[in-house]
Amino acid sequence: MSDLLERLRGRGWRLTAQRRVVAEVLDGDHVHYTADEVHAKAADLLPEISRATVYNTLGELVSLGEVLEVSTDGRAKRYDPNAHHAHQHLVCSRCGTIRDVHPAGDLLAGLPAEERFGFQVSTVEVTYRGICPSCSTA
Amino acid sequence: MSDLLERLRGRGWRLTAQRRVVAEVLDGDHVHYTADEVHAKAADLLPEISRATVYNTLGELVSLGEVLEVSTDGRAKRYDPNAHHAHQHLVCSRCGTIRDVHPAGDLLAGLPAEERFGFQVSTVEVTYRGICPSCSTA
DNA sequence: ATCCTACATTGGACATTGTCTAAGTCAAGA
DNA sequence: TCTTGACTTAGACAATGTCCAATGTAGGAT
Repeated sequence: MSDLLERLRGRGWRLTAQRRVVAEVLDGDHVHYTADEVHAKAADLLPEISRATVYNTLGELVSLGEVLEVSTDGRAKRYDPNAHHAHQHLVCSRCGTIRDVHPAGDLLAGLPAEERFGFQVSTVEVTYRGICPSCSTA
Repeated sequence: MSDLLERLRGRGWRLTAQRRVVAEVLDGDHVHYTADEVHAKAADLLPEISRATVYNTLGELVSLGEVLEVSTDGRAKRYDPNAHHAHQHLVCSRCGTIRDVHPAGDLLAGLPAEERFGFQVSTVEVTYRGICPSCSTA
């Protein structure tokens, strides 16, 4: 994660205590926290940090592509610090296991021009669902 | 959509003016509205309808499987009345508008066997993202 | 080392989206 | 038509996120 801080400084970021703490929280665990969870954990390390700063910092990290914003359930967004590879998911409908997968071909090409309704289409997210090996034998 | 009203009556629903109006609003097939948009359009037809009733009715339609709840960004959920036909979604990254689209080809075929990790893959959900015509000119 | 200043932070007001409840209303069967 | 329990309503409340003016400060300039 000091890599991250280096990259950010290279992009002209000021390295404030608050930003360091947010980066540290995101680096700590494999769980994807909500903004308020990040704020709570950051406040353990730097009690006076404000919610606004956490939101700002997360938003900046997202727009720099350092962190992925995930919104699965219409409630709070969650932040995924492992944002550095293409992101499709294979989900087990029975047990919920998630794997990252890499589909072949250009997924965007699957949408014909006459189905684009004037949109400038730029990205595509795919979730495959099925039954994983453990669940299909159990 | 009168089909829908018939089905609902068959399930023991009371056919109130409010529910009729919500069903009527949902009976367009291209854009998916947020709950508040449904409320606004319903209020054009029945001015005294309350937000709570719209939320209640949408929630009931979702749990009956008549309408799909779609949450593509962390903002308002949208309601897709087209729950009985396979389709994918095209989302405006700026304003959140959702359209149904129908990609060409077999989307499942895009996932090679060696990327299936032993799963019996059965369905695929695709969300295309881009900028809609209104947002790209504004 | 100190000073400047543009950028960062803060706290709190505000906005959006959704939930809940108590009291009044009404659809539909008897 | 009468009754009754389901439905609707208004508005308070909750959760999440955004915005702003005032204040603080990182890091280059001197």
